[in-house]
Amino acid sequence: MASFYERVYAITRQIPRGQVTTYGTIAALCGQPLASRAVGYALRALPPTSDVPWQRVINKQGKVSPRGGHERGEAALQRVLLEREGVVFDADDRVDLGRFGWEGPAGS
DNA sequence: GAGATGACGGGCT
DNA sequence: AAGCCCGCCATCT
Repeated sequence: MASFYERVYAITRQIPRGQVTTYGTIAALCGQPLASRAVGYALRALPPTSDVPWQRVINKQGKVSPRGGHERGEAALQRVLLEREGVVFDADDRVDLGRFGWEGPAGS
């Protein structure tokens, strides 16, 4: 069995360009619907240069998660990357999950 | 092996 | 509406 990390990355890599998903969704796709926190933990260790589109993973509020001490402006970078893919942020910096939300490979 | 941590989520105050 | 607390899970120290 690949570690939880590997599983999370594998799923994150499947997120279509221009779409986003939530930690809870990824956790569910991993077979652990309650491991949303662990998902964040896995992505946290992922370098911005990774081939994994971590920027497409946001919280259920439709906002980028404010990780502590984001001095490198990674949260801001995430927003830019998404807008660059066509994802739209509203006045509250929120994404319309009903429109850009990805519910998994089966949720075409 | 035990305790603390965190890019979450849902519920209650 | 915003803030606080509790529960869940994998990893780290």
